[in-house]
Amino acid sequence: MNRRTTITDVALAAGVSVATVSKAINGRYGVSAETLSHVMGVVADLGYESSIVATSMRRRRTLVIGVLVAEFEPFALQLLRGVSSALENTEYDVLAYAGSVSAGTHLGWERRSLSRLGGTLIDGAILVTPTAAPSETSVPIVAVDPHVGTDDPATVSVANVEGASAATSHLLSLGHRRIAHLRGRTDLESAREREQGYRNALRASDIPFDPTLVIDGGYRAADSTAGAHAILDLPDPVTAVFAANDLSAIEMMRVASERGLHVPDDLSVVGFDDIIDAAAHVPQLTTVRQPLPEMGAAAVRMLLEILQGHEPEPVQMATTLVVRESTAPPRS
Amino acid sequence: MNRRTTITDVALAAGVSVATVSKAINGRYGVSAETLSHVMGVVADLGYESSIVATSMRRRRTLVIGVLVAEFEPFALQLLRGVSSALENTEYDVLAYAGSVSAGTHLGWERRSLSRLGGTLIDGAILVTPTAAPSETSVPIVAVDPHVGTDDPATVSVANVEGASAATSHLLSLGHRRIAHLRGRTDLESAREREQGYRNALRASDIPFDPTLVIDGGYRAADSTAGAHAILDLPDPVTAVFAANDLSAIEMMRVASERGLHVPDDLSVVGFDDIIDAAAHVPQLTTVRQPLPEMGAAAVRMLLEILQGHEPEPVQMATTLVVRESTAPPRS
DNA sequence: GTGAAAGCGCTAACAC
DNA sequence: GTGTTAGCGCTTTCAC
Repeated sequence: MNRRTTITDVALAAGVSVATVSKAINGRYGVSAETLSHVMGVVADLGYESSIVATSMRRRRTLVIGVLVAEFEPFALQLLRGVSSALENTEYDVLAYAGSVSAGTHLGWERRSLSRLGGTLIDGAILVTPTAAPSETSVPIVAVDPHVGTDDPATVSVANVEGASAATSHLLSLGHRRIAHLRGRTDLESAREREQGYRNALRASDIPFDPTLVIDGGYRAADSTAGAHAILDLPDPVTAVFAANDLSAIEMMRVASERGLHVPDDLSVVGFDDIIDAAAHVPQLTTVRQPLPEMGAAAVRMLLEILQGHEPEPVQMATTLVVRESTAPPRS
Repeated sequence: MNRRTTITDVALAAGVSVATVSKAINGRYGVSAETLSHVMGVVADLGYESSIVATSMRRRRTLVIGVLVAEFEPFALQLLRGVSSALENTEYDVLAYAGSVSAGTHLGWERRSLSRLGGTLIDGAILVTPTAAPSETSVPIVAVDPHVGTDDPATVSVANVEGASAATSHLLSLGHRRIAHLRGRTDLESAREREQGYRNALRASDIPFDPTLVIDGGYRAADSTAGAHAILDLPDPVTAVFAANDLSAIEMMRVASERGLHVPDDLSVVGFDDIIDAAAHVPQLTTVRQPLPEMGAAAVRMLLEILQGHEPEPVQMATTLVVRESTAPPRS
């Protein structure tokens, strides 16, 4: 718990000026071979590493990429895996920041985090499911699963409409006719598109759309509890639910089971994302897979492109329906 | 991509000095109510947020806790979930840093990361499976799954000997007699203890310990490939493997399957950790559960204690054997 | 109640 | 080839 070793300590110990130490460390010209090796020896002895904070205040580049999230939930974590491995063998380090932990409100967390880290600590940021498209950012950003109404090309997303349609069609093909939709965070483009896919599939099967069957879940487990109950309280019961993501699908199953219903016999449930928890759940969740690690890697590539001055091209990836154990034909 | 809004911008726009803005923002005395509200209005208008970097250079506290990892693998990620949720409703933000991504070597990553972030960016750090016990740190640290030979009380670990013994006993009770051990990172206390547990269980069953059956895996999937092959190349084949963690257990199963072996019929495999991937694997992995999120939460509590000046008490948590599909009686 | 000035650790001009 | 100096954005004495 001592004070950290600073460049001044090194300079003092080496008997040279702070500037010389800096030059030596950063391989700048104007240091004799002798001085260089001497200074580097002292650096090694003292175990000195430059402070990211001080360095980034003076320098332009910090060689750190920030992944900004509202919270460390499974979706963000899977993405982080991809980001991290894509950054291997590059000169960049990764720093993941959950800035709204103590903020009380989740709204606008990305603006806050960006202001606090951007321009100084990080060279660029990957925003995971941002609540809004930040304008006037101080560093290049790439958004994964972006906010509605984005015209920013620096986005990574999936074919949500098609995926949701496939999920709903799967339920229809099993024979379900009354299918509820536990909707996602309506500020995200993905939630709207998934609802659209749900509607498209119903229309293709000539089933009239019933707005009372669409109930808000909000993507988070805690926010989905009420919606899950509401679905089960429907006067004319549904036999299946398409949840907008896996976290709410899992919560849907939890609530159903709590109320004595058996999945999939009494109720079929389909999710979206294929977070790792989906396959680990009992019963295993039928869901629509997003290639999360690949999306993280794509976001990294895009960010590095932008950092090199190139114009980004939006990336949209395909989804795959993964049929597991949470869906079956309706009972009756 | 504009320059970030600084305190100077705010001061200029508000027509006051930088010092006054700082006082207003931080609620210091010596600002008239009128000036205060005026300044705060400008702050809101400009969307100003103080730079974490600049603030932490001057201030003691940054209200940010760092989770330092070598890489974002499942073990660290699960832990991060616990850390993050434990920090909710506190005044702290979480920042996870993978500092060795570009470092070339994994050795000593914690010293480097600590030097770069400590003393400035973060108030305290949680080190996940550190390769060495850093001395002379600039901030309080808590180690999860610590290095061998630590006498530092600020550690969170599990009962590895008992867990490994339970895993091995499980295989023995199924009737296995030749059981290999795919060993973990020997620089970590956990790997040594797990080998000890394996030996204890064998001894309890009067099975002589055969050193050729202990083969290094190193905890990472990529590092376990060779060891997995070596186990299957054993002249006198084993019927079961106790892998030191889930990642190497999963790699063991992959290699076995690649070589035409069926798990669990031809080979039983037990892991350790119960990362979420274990339950998602086909076949589902029998493993020893560590309560990862709880361990993350415990590390947070310990760190906050130390930050408040209290002496830490080492925490050791219990493990649970989770029997799934990757283990069965030997074929013969 | 407010502002000027110093300084956190570091890098980049510029002087010597 | 090396040292001096200024300044990044911010907080904090200390004058006024």
